[in-house]
Amino acid sequence: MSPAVAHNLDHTFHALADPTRRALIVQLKAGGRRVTDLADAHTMSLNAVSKHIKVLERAGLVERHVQGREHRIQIADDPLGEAETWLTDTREFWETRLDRLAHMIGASEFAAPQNRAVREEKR
Amino acid sequence: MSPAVAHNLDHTFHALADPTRRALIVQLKAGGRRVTDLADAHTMSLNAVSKHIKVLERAGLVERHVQGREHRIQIADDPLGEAETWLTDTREFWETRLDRLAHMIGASEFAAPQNRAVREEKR
DNA sequence: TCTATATTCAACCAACTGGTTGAATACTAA
DNA sequence: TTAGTATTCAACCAGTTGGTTGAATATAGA
Repeated sequence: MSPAVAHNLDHTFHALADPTRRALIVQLKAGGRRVTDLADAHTMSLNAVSKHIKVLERAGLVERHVQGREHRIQIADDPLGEAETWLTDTREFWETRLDRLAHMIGASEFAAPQNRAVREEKR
Repeated sequence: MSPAVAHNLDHTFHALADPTRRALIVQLKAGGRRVTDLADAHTMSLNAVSKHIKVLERAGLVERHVQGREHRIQIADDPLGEAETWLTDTREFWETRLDRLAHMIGASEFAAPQNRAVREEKR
């Protein structure tokens, strides 16, 4: 594996290892959002959310489209890009595990509990 | 999602975000290994590898069986355990992405480049 | 027993993370 | 032009990470 792709894997898994960032991805599943909109669902500062978005961006999981002063964030079209061409000799082994992860990630209560509580309050 | 499972996801993705730990998993794919055996393939100290194994263990990705003074490490039988039962409302969305990750993770050159070079030297 | 082996524990360190606040930049609209 | 909005940048901070070294613990074998 090229260093570039190993790097990419580091970034991808690191990005997914934080509950706020996973919650952001779930928010974005419903469509593109501005940074401010995304931040409204969280207790932390706008700046903190802005940083989390940058981590997702670095991992290639989301894309940013700047329209005037607004930055519209959306799930990346092709989040893993060129990496798809790599060899697959342990593929079956991992597929079962990642398939289970897919279930977990897809859960409606995927967001961190404290964030869900906050959203309830804000309604 | 219960806090316990969110926690588990944090641990799982965090564990996978390090190239040394991914390399350890690839080593273990061929069968259980002692801590010392695993460490031989890496340039870092035995202690450092021991710490990485603990991170994988915490994530439930590997299991440890102590036989006398030797600790045999192996891929966990059921690495994601109870988490499988969670809802799946974004499942299709993520499956395509995780399927691509499965390809990447399965690559023969999965290990960090510097570690591969070291293994070559040691032969 | 004594010595070597297998492993962890503990303390330390530099770098990184995830958060904060305040200021800067850039755009929109009155 | 002016005021307000959207966002990033920069500095800071406490906690974590990933590595080190040295000591402790436990087992195996002569």
